[in-house]
Amino acid sequence: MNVVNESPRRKELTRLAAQLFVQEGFDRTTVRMLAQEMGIKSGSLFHHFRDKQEILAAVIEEGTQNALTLARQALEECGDSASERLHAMAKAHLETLLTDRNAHVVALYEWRRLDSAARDHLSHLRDAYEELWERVIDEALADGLIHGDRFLVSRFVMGALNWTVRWYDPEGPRKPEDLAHELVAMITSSTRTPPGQSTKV
Amino acid sequence: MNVVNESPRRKELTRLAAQLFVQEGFDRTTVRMLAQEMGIKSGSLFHHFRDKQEILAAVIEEGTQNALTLARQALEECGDSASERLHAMAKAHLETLLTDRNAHVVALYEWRRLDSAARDHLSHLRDAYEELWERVIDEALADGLIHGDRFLVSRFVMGALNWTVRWYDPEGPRKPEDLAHELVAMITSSTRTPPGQSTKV
DNA sequence: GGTTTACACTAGCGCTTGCTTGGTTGATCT
DNA sequence: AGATCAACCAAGCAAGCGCTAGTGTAAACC
Repeated sequence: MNVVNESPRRKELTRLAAQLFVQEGFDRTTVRMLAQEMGIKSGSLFHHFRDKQEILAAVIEEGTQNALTLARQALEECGDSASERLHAMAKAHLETLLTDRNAHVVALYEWRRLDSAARDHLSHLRDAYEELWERVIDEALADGLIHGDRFLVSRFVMGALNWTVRWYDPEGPRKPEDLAHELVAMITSSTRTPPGQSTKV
Repeated sequence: MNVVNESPRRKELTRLAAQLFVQEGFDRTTVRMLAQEMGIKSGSLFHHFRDKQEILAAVIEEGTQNALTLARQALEECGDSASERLHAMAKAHLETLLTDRNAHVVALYEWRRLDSAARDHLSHLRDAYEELWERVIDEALADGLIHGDRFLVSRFVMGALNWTVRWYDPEGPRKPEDLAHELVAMITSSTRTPPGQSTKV
């Protein structure tokens, strides 16, 4: 049969596939389109990937792996305070969403197209990433920086961040750093608020 | 040719289509599957809808229209304070996400599958809905209830809310009302915070 | 110098897809 | 009693799908 391990050529093909999957969606992207984009014929594609599913899995794995690495790195390099760590995570998340945009959009939109084997493997990766978030959220809660239900807060934050792929314009004036700052400011209590001005809910 | 206006049968078919689109995704749902779910043969389907695209458009239109109606109603019925209006919008959003879950999941995931004509029409509906949100956010900003960039805050909030379709379990202990309350608490400054306890960022 | 390996090609199989065509049925209206 | 009409069905077409089989070829290895 064919090779299935990590070759440099395969990585490049994965990058191109991600782009097409974003443009057309996984189901609408045919192996012939993929092959043409890669400058080969459709038959040759199956030398690099066992089947179409495996291309999808490769795209998502690449993106998730990068996000995990970047987040760990960001946490190591930042300060110890809960607010700094929260900010570092948000910034890292937005930056990876920007640089690996295609892979992440695919991960968000086409996750359900994975077969169960690939989904099992990749959900472990994703869980590891989400664990990082929950730990940082826990610290922020313990520190009194934010309040509320641990589960809900982390879901809300992840939602706000992931939703950015829908509207964020990399060419615009706002940088990932700005978004991260604004988000942290929004969820941390009483930023710039005069102490007396409290509102009842 | 065939009928394309609003018949009661068509509405029922739209509801069933929404369910299948969620289960399988638009592209993977074949007209034969749709027909079988509806208890008819695949050919008969095209008596009710011009083509497959039109079924998708019908599903999304139904969901968005309901969301808009519900949100307007909620705003009319609630109190005048910015916090009450914010809470009412969040609650209405989550409730429609729950009751019309299928239609909304389809709208979120399969929007790109719409042809440009349908997308034009439906984006007006969606814009009308998002305008409601931005107005309420503006009021909350003017009131000092929340702080930050108007554009960013509304995007973050929409993201947090829409993301709920990914993890929210209607059978669980948390009700839409609870989620709405928690979200509003999270983004409004200094809820339950002793006035002195402020943290610098 | 012969064998292996990586990568590409051509050709096409078997199947599914969205959609069309032409016709039947039973209820409703005049 | 005749006409109309919505709703459905059986049959199938043309196109496109993922994937396979078998082959060619140039570089790498022993």
